[in-house]
Amino acid sequence: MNRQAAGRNMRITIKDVAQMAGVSPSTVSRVLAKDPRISPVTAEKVRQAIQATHYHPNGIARSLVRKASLTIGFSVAQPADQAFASPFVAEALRGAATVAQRNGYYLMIFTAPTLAEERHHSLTLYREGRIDGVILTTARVHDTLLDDLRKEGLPFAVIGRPTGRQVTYWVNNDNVGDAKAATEHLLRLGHRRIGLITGPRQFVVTQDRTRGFRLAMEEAGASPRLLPHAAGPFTEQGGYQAAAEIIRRQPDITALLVTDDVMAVGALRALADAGRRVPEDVAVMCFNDSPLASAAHPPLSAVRIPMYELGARATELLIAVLEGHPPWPGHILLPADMVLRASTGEPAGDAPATAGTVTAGAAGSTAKIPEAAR
Amino acid sequence: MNRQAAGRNMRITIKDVAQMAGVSPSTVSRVLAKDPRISPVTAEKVRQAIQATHYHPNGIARSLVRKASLTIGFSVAQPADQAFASPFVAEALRGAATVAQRNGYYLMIFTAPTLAEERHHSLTLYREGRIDGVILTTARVHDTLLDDLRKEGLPFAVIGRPTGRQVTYWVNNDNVGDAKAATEHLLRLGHRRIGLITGPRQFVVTQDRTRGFRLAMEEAGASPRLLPHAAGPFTEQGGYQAAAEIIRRQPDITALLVTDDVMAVGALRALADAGRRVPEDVAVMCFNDSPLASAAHPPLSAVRIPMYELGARATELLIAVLEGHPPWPGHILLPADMVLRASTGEPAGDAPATAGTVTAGAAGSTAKIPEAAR
DNA sequence: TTGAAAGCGTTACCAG
DNA sequence: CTGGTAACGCTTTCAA
Repeated sequence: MNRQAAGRNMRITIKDVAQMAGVSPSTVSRVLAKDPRISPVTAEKVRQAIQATHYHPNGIARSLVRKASLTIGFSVAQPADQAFASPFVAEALRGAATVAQRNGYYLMIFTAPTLAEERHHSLTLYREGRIDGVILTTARVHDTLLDDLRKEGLPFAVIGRPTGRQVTYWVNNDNVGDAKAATEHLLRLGHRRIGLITGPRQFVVTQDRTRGFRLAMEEAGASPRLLPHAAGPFTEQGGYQAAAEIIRRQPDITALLVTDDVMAVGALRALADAGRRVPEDVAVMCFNDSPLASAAHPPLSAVRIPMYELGARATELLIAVLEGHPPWPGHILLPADMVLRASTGEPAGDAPATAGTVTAGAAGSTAKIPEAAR
Repeated sequence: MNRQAAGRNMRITIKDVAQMAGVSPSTVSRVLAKDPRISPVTAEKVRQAIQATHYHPNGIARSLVRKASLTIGFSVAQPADQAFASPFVAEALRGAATVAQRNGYYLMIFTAPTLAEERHHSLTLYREGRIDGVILTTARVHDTLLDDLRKEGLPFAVIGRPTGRQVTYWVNNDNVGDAKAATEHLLRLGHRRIGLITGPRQFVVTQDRTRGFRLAMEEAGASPRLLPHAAGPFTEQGGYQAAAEIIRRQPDITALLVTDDVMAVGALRALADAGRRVPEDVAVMCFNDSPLASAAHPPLSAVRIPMYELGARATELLIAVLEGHPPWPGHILLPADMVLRASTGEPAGDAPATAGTVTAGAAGSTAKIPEAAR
């Protein structure tokens, strides 16, 4: 209650400026809008008055008349207890914030533990006129969310690859190709019995990486029915249990592909607990490459997902849409690098002091994954 | 250009609802506000119309007349290249988002690489009426920012301990006491030659933790002039170099207190490169306890800073201020736990599968740090 | 080149 | 209990 009482004392308005400059509010507005048909001399007078009064146009009033909030929503669709625990979302958010700011947009974030809440918050914010569009950070497989947003006319961009045939703006890395490349690397190292550990199966990213893994394995002659695969939540715990399960079911695996680095840390612990040495007994390769990967023991080889870039590009897409220049094609595939470290028995893929700054091809320790064909 | 063209097609307004219900807009507004002196029958009619039309009040118009945006700004004051790299800010943000949402506030985030930008963005957003208050995530030692915000009447809350005698709303852990306790723990383990590694000295948090370290060391009889201390940026690289420097200057240290876990990972590498075993040759204790600490090798003992909680409580403080209930006292000190792991030669402070879930006192491996006297 | 006036969608005061 | 009306601060016709 009493929310407006918070002492927002009478601020300077366009009228004050107009009065001081001896012109009408319309004129001040035109100067602000850099209307060319304003005489240089009045424009100067107005500018002086603006300076003198420290005038700042009220953005809310502007938004009301322009019917645009200049604000982009950023949905963090993760269980409340681990929302930003994922370095992935935090980095994407940073990219989004940077691009939004650079283009004169504001960024409003909200968390949505469930799909229903994500829908509700997105739509409500939009209906209330508080956001012009929204960035979604998760693509699920049977996802009605996107259709609901479309139905309301809410512009959005997705980080990830939405399924379905509707035109959608999205940015992603080529998860199928990247997982295939990572698996092929393990194959090239001589591994044949490779286990797969993934996050929950309802995410598109899980399916895509699984598919890439299978493609590589089948091309290498593995029987599709025998591929060991365990799934779990995107947590260390989830990785631990998945790895334990695989070791139990297939004690003879010599390599593990883990589609998340947080999970990989858990997998490392499971291997240690099972008395397997990494990389001597079991090689481990993971995805994402947050700082966790290089800090782990042994340091984890990883497919480095350009998380910041994904957030940045998604925001660019959305802004283009909002400004009436819908981009074509509406989606972007970002290339990913592979960083090779000790967990696959290779030389450290890092520059001596900082993790994660080596670019593709440097010192033979990172490898560019070819951008997938469309 | 053409920002408003983004197809926000004529939405339903309060007038449409009023017409459909056969009442005046004022009445609809009153129903929305749950004004008690509205007849049940009209209220019902109005509610029906609202249902039928899927009406959602325009938040921008509301904000304009109420002179309150219901939006809280969240300033991420870190160099652009590492804004959320710090798990610290990401967690605090998560806490802030949760509390804001629960109280009907929106959260607008912005990044500010420099102090000047932080001031500029905060003030501009406020002057434009886009935010009602702001959460600051960094307290610097000679900080004119807070005074500037005060001068403009911008309500704010700080995560960290601002210096200066002005009344300020802030939340922090007791860094002096926590650093003292951590140091005392090392002393208790028998260490006498302990090195200190901190972030940049202009941060209050650096000064406080340094002070706690010195207090403990001096009480233990160490000469204040001989305490080895190296500072660097909050990065792995920074930690590496600081540790290397200390080892060079004081080759005989047996323990290291590092005031940040990202830096501690770098310090671990420096120690490894110097051929020192952890914990046998050098024990390492750090702060924060993000997932990095438990994934490191060896797992790092750490003072666990309640990052989520800090963000949550700061937001609660600010909301109380915004709603006209300025809390007393205006600051909160949150207790911190100590998690003991292998880097100080102790048993793992973690439950077998998940890191960081043990509470104080459990299994003798975590220790409650007594809440400091005011 | 400039001003007056009509909105944008709400809320809130003042009558009745 | 309810309606009319005047704001809130700005932009944008329409006239001049």
